[in-house]
Amino acid sequence: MDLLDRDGLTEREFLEQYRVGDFERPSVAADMVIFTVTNTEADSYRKLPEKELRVLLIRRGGHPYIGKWALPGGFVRPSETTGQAATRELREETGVDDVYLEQLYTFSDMGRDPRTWVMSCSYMALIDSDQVQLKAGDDAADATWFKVTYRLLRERKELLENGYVKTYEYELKLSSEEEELTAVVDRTETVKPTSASTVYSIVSNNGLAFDHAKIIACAIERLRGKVNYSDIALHLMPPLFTLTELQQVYEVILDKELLKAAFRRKVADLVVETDRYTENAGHRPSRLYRRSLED
Amino acid sequence: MDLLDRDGLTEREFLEQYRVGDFERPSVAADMVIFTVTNTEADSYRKLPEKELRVLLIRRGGHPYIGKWALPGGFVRPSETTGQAATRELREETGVDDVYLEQLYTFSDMGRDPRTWVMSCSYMALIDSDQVQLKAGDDAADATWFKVTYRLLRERKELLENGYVKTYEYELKLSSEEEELTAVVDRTETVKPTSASTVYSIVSNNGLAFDHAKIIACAIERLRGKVNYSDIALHLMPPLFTLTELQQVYEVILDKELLKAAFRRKVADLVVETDRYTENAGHRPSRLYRRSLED
DNA sequence: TAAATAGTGTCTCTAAGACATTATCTG
DNA sequence: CAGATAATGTCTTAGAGACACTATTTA
Repeated sequence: MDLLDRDGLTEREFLEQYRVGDFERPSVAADMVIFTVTNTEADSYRKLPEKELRVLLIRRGGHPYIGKWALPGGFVRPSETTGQAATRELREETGVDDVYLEQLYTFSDMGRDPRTWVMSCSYMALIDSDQVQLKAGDDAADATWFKVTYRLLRERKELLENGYVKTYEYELKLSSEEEELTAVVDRTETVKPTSASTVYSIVSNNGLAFDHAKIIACAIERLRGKVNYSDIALHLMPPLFTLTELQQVYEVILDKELLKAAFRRKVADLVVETDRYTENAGHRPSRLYRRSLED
Repeated sequence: MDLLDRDGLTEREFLEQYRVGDFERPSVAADMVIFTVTNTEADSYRKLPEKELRVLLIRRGGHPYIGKWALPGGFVRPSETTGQAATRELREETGVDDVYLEQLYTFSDMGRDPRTWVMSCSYMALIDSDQVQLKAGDDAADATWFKVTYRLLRERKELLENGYVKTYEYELKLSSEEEELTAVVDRTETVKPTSASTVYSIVSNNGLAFDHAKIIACAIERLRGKVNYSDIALHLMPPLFTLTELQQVYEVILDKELLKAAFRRKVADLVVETDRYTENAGHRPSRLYRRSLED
């Protein structure tokens, strides 16, 4: 191809003389919402332990937001994609390498980082609970798993001349053994005859750095959505698990109880039964399953 | 709050002395896949016109990819979000202002722009076919609507020791009155015991600039997915439309035929009937509906 | 009246919800 | 045996698929 541009240059010539302009560029960070599921202590030898959905946060050691908790992440380098940056951060933070990783959303509100112009390309990672026990307080003692709850507090609907604005107000609670962080995040859906848009905003926030409450909210909503029509939740499971455990994971993600019979029908194609069983429970043993690698 | 960092600075002092580092930053562009639906000419006075899904492309006037067709877009400025940049580009390109807009994905592969390090935060916009007729060849005669088809060509599955790789090969065809662009895009899903990932890659490409074939593929898949469980397709409709027209729009998006009775049941809650009817068709008139602004 | 589209009725099939029943382990 | 969980059976309900039938307009 030897097409010439209006200066009479070929593409090769153009690229050779090309100089990166002086216009301002943003920094781009990859921030990750790393989920896992852990067991709580069982009440008695007979009862099963309960499951908790957890997210990894890191206490900030420097300004801005010093002392606040932030998602693991860091700036994307020129030689890598945002996904590679996320993978690198994940390995640095947890030592884990081979996980489910999905890009969520790119946040670019002005002022979201008081230092300079920073966009955040956010990712969600799912780590199975076995892998993660090993590498918890890796290097920084300030990396901690927080239990997550995310609940609809209230719902408002305001009518416009043509259309409406619907606001869903969610409470995000993150609790570690020592601290409890709470944020309230609004999801505002504006619907008009031709347009429609959804905006997240932070109503209140105590303890989380930057706009990370928004990012976590976004991740939970994605996770809840996908759980219903994909095998995504299986990435939170160890290699062998019981169907009751899997159901508990679904329940803790969706924050609602499911019926056993219907649940088992629904996940039947996502798992494969093994001939192994749980042992030494104070009750009937349960068959162990693994993730199906078919389809 | 007067927490001090390790240099003994308050947050205010830290921000005052903060200097943007010298590490390299990417340019970030907002690129948009703008969809609309138009009628083809009817064969006879009796037949209904057919619908076509169309995408707006702009012929590049300079290097790189001179003469190739690209998605409308441009660099994000320091005073705006990626979404605002997309809205601005949309207005500049089509004159349209109030549309459905949704962020898709941020592409950051190295070398995706031969000039320099450029990430693309991509958006999908849906414009109703009435609005768009007006402002077609706005300023640039090189902005043209291309008819889109996106079809699965073949499917491969390769087994690994533990897991598998499944590749879906899609053919993307874009045709205007003068040109036909064809690209083949692979969606590769790698599934292993603990991880899973999906990667798009361009297998062949004639006529499209950059990695825009990937972005268009991504947009069509999002659109197809959302059509089934949301009212997203209604943003492609004019204020008044018949249910047959709406069905045609669903069919052209999904590239498959739907059953009338089932379709009408499914969209019943998304639309509101009016007391108006089509006129002067060579057959029974059809009731006109509008989009429901409830729920 | 023929050609075409508009619109509805209804049977079937599948999946999910609800709930009851049986099975099996451990202390 | 009591207490707990495991696993399955089945009735009901909701929605989609399939297809047939009736209705209404214009040249």
